[in-house]
Amino acid sequence: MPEFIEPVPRPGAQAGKRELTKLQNRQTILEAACRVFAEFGYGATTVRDIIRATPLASGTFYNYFKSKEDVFQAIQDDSALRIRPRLHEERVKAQSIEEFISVTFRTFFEYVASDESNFRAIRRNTDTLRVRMDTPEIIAGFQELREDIEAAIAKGVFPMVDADYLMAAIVGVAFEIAERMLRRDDLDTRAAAQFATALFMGGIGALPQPATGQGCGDS
Amino acid sequence: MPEFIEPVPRPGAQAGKRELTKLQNRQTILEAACRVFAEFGYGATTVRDIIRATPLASGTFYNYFKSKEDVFQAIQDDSALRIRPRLHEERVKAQSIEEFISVTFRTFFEYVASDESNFRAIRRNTDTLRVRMDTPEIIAGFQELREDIEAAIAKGVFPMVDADYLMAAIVGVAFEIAERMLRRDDLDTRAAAQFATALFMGGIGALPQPATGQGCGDS
Amino acid sequence: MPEFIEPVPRPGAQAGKRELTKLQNRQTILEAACRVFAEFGYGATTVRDIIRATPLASGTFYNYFKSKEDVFQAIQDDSALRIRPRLHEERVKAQSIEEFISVTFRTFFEYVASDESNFRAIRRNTDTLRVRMDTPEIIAGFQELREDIEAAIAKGVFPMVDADYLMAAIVGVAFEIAERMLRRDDLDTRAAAQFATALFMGGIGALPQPATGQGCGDS
Amino acid sequence: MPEFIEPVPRPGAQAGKRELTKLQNRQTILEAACRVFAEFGYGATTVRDIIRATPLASGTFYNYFKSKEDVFQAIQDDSALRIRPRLHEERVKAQSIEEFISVTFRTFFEYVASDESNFRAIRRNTDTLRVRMDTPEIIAGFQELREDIEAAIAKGVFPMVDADYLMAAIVGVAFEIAERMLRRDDLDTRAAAQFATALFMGGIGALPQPATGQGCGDS
DNA sequence: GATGAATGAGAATTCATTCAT
DNA sequence: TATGAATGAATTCTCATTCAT
Repeated sequence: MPEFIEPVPRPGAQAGKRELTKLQNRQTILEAACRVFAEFGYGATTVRDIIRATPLASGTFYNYFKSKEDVFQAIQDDSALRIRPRLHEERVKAQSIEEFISVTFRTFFEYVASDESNFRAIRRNTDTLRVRMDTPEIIAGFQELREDIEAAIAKGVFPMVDADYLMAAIVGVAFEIAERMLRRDDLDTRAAAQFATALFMGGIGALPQPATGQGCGDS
Repeated sequence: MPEFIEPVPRPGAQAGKRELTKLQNRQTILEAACRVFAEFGYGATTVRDIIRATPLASGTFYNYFKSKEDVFQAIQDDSALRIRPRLHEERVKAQSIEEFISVTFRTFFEYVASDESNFRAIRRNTDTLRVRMDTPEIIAGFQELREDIEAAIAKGVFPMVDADYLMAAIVGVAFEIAERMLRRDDLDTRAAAQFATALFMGGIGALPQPATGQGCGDS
Repeated sequence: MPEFIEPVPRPGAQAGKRELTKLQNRQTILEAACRVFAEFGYGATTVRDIIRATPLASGTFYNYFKSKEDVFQAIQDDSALRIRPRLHEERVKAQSIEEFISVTFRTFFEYVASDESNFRAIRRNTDTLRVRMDTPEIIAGFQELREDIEAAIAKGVFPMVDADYLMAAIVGVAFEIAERMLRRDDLDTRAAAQFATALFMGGIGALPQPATGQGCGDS
Repeated sequence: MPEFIEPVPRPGAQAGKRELTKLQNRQTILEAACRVFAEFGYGATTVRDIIRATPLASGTFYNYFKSKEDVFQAIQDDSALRIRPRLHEERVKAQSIEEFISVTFRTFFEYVASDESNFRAIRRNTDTLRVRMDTPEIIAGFQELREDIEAAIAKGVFPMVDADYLMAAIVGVAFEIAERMLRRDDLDTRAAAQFATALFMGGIGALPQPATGQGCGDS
């Protein structure tokens, strides 16, 4: 279960028992929501479900969040907040296309693996329905990726390419492969990153030889 | 508005008035659902909404579908049913990686463009929520892509690669770029296909020079 | 499955194919209803359920019956119609209290055993709910029993007793013991009749020694 | 209107206003249900009917009961809970068959008279439909009667008889006569008990002379 | 007469949200 | 602030019945 980033109390404020309980309740709700979203999917989840997964009273929920959308967004933002700065930071340091791409995938897949339940809440797979919510934070993350690509083009690290489509391609590959990765028995983030990076560096011809038994047989 | 595939009446059978009305009603509901999903998004849509978008009585809905999931799936399957055979057919004819990849993206983007509202119902982007339902038909489509890749490997057209991840990458890029494509003013399926194909053939280094002003500025 | 008494066609009318089908459909519905009532209980049964248990179309039902109440009553009346004349006939011949009582119970229990599913439709026992519908025919049967008692009093066969209460007692014992009888492994109608008769003839002191293992252990 | 047995709050606990309202609401629903069942009969009653007979909101019903079955059972159990201990207690004290039987009927008929509307809700007679729900409590009551009979046999108070059938006979007579009793103008529980007791003690020959005009003429 | 789809009233139930305690 | 029962609008879904074919 991920630990959510806690809103920083105003500096100077003593974190009294009151504050502590407040933060704990917020945590409790976020974690319960994360579990519930991961289990039922976002669409099927109701506020009631979240409350039920909590020792708290229904009224208490509304002291912290306005709706299920609100909690969901908090989870997402939280998630994006943890991963985005890392991604950005690594990318700006990149001296080559390869570094840029490879660090992007590596960081993303590692995050996904380390925070599986959270990722599942965002991108859920039952047999039939996937939901993915792109909160402002996440959208900002996409935007940032695009800007980083544009900056890299400007720096001459990247050739002139359609940054919008490239961003889309990276995002698509990242999410889709992350999902397949989670279905495999061993959580080999390195292999996943290597695959994606090779694809973006040299296309299909440059892809690594597969380890045997990589698929999971189903769709 | 897409025309849904109609269950074929037995050849020679006179389509009585009853049969006809039945087919029309099914159509009516599917089209209404498509519109409503595209407008409100899948999650926010209720069966009532669909019925309201229809001149029919509420009970009539249940003569044709069990739930909103059911209609959604019918739309999806319908969609997959229209595109899958075409994709497969084109791919098996492919004599090279390039043909395989390029025909896949071209066919897909053309389908998306020709059937925009349907695609939007499947893969909708408000600012916040995407739903994608992988119906058996769609899953079978993914599976088929993977099998086609495996067959191409066996034929020596493709090198030995992780077919599962490659399939995931293609799917991710296809859906994600399709979405960006639909946001642009001009529906340039050729350009989108060219971009995706180039990426898979030679990586970022092989991407075409962008036409100017391709982005739409927002996320 | 009981065979329902068929409405006699007007004398002189040729029972053409039309007539035959009509009667068959009526039969079909009655038998289906009987099965369904016995399975789900009267309250939980819907007209739809009855139709579903039939190869006929829903509209057809309404050519024969107005509602589920109507079918139910037809079953009941049918049932009462088969048992009532027999009961009455035997009772009027009775020369003594014992004959009167014994023939009543014997005939009733034999009818119950021979027509179990029909009886179950009338008097159903899941674990929790019993329904018993007293149609006009059945009520007339109770009335007739009372009148037969009164007649027997008038004839001097019976002492002066509260005929209403006596009728109630006979009915209560008959239905309740019939139910227990049906739960036992062996369908010993003779023993049941003997028990009830003995009770009414001489009270508890006159009851027969029980065969071993008579109870069924549950409630 | 019967007063329902209230779940006992922990001793010493101040019944807060909240607790109180809860109990009152439960009462309100039970009483309304009782009235409605008695008026429409169990089968014809809907949850809506019960709610409508209440000043409460529809959702409130479901805070207390799951369904109409559930309320019905609560009424029944409640009823059984009030009568069962009394019956058992009196029976174990019985020193003779006569005491055993007479106290059983007397207690039962007095309860029925004192709690008429409740009894009517349980065992209703329109002209056509009776429902009787044998809740676990009621079934336990039958079981207890049977056990008491068996104990009496063991003690030598009763002769060796088929306890199962005897129980059934007592139950049948009790319910059926109770019903006739309620239809009469005067509620003579003593007479009803006397009749039933005499029947079980000496059979028809031992029945008391009837008061005149006891019947109510109808079925 | 038989058929079975359409109808729409209405039943059961859930749910987000409020608010007195 | 926490609680959790009350609320009643909204939703899902069923059902008896009709009626065009």
